Amino acid sequence: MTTRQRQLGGRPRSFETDQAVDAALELFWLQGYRQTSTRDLEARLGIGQSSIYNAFGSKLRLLEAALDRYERQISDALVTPLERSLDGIAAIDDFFAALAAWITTDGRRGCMILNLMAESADEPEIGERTRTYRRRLREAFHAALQREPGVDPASAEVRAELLMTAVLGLNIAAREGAGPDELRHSVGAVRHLLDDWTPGQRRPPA
Amino acid sequence: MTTRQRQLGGRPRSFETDQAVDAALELFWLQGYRQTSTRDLEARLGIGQSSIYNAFGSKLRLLEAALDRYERQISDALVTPLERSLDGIAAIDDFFAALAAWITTDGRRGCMILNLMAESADEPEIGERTRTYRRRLREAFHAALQREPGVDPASAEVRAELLMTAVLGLNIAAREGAGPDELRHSVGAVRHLLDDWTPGQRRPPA
DNA sequence: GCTGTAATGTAGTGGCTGCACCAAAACCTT
DNA sequence: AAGGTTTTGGTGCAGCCACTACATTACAGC
Repeated sequence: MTTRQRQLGGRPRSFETDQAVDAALELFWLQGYRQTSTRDLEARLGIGQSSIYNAFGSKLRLLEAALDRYERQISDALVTPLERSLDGIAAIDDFFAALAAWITTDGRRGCMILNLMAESADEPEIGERTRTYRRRLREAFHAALQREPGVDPASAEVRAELLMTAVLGLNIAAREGAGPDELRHSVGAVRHLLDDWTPGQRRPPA
Repeated sequence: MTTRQRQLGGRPRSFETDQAVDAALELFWLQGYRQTSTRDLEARLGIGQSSIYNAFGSKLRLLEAALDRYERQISDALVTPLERSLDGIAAIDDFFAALAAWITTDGRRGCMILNLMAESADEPEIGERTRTYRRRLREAFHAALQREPGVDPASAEVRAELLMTAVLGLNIAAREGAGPDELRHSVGAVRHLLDDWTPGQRRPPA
């Protein structure tokens, strides 16, 4: 129902749908959803507006298509590794290391989902997705903390909440008011925190 | 140059300037700067647009006037007490307690300055103010941590950075995607963190 | 009451927004 | 070649935006 690959008649598409979605994703990610006009999209995708509306229906539906792609990307790069890992705090540490890279690449634009949360939770479709993503991430933190031997379950919940808050803060810092160096510093501060939670040793080499 | 109280001729103002700024502050705080149109202001302040533009010059200048008032308020309520306190971590704890109240009152609208940081750092005037505010708050955390006996100076800097990140995260959580209860939970998670940093005792009674 | 001055209400500016309409174009099948 | 189907480009719409031009109004000083 979503991607109809070949039709049996009619004028062929002059563009690759996936490439167009990727380009839209780039714009939405960089500028935000509201700040990106249909004219911006027209220019960046190299497609007339009528083609965009014919292919996607509305600006919001195009955003949803972009979000589908984005969620798969960030899932593969960040969340799923955290969920699937057998480690505890070490997995969280890896997550933040990867997050730092994710957040700072290509002119620091933060995480698109969290950006959308901060920008436009008014669209119910979008708000639902951001809420789901947040819940998933917090539970991944929680599970990882419980995997760590010597961490008592009561504090695991509070600490997961703290980590989730830190992720939100890092994202804001990434988007505005912080250069890449300053941002790496902030991420380092969060990772430093994890040392205090590692029951046995302190400060793995680097 | 800013507030000319009495003029020696001409039609008198039909409104109290300070009240108008307060009303504008309320709108900007609640809805954000961009989302608040000059028509919204007209309706809320009970003043025609020509009066608004005559009195303030532009929407941005009105925001700056509102920011002046807001900065004084939040300074008195949150930042200055933290700066002036003789305590260390206890002062930080007090700060977050006050922040929780500040952030959740009247339909949880976060901190206006941090909202502006997340929303529109494009206006250079505004970006400068948010950056200044961030710097001030981080240094207040840093100073408080150094006041705490038994906290080594090297970690004080990293921890101040972490606290600043947490404040940003709490603010986002306050604005979107979290109810007041959930938010209090998040603030509690941050305050819980402070216990780990208190060298001597753990868990003050409540 | 006249004059100067400043605030007001009304109306309108150009520009941007998301989106719709429609005829022409480019393909398929028959 | 004809008919059917879908995409495309061009044009335009109604609505909102921040902001302004201007004539009118309400005051103070003389």
